[in-house]
Amino acid sequence: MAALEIRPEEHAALVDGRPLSLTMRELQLLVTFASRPQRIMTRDELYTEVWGSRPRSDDRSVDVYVSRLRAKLGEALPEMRLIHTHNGIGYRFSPDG
Amino acid sequence: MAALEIRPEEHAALVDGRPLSLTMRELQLLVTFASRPQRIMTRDELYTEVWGSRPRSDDRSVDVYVSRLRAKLGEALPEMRLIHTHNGIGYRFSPDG
DNA sequence: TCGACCTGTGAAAATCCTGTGAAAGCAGGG
DNA sequence: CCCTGCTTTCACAGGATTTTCACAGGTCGA
Repeated sequence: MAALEIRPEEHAALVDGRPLSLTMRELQLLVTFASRPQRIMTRDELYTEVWGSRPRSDDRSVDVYVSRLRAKLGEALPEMRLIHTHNGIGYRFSPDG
Repeated sequence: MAALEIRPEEHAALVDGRPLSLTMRELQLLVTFASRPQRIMTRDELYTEVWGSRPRSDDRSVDVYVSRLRAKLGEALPEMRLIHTHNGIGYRFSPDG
């Protein structure tokens, strides 16, 4: 069974020892998610951690990058649903699918 | 299937037993890459290993030599993408393509 | 001395990443 | 069902980063 391994200090997220090709933002977002598994995180929290500032009230960047990250994770790990949406609140990262 | 073989102690990189004609820098770079397969390496790391000193902050030597190395590898092994770019970070050597 | 080659640099060209607006899709309440 | 609000995805323009080229200086052997 393929596993996802995240190594922030190596700027890498690996599947079967092979790094995914993520952009900086995508990786930062994934690292942030992975640092708080199973925790429901608001867009505000995610934005603040990844972008390092407060988001505009109508900012949708987090959603867009969640979508991009899902696309790449979904390609490398088709069977797993790693990022769950919590309607009206935010997102949750679930390492075991 | 053609294979790439690297013999640092013989100062050689072989494809099907035939040595590539690489310059010193190109070979050092390839050897450095090959010593850490699948690992994303920053320009700093690569420069430090190959040149033996810290790079100027705006130094692009690594990029230039990656380009030269790719050209020679690409000629000898057309079907393989051995060196991958990780935007904003550095490069990664993937022995199996 | 000459020619062939290697090196590092600057800069132009090519490529990729980012954030945004907007359209399309989905969920839940009534 | 049908609304409404929220989420997902797309396309694009601007910016940032990477790739490639040409060149000047250096080295080495013929």
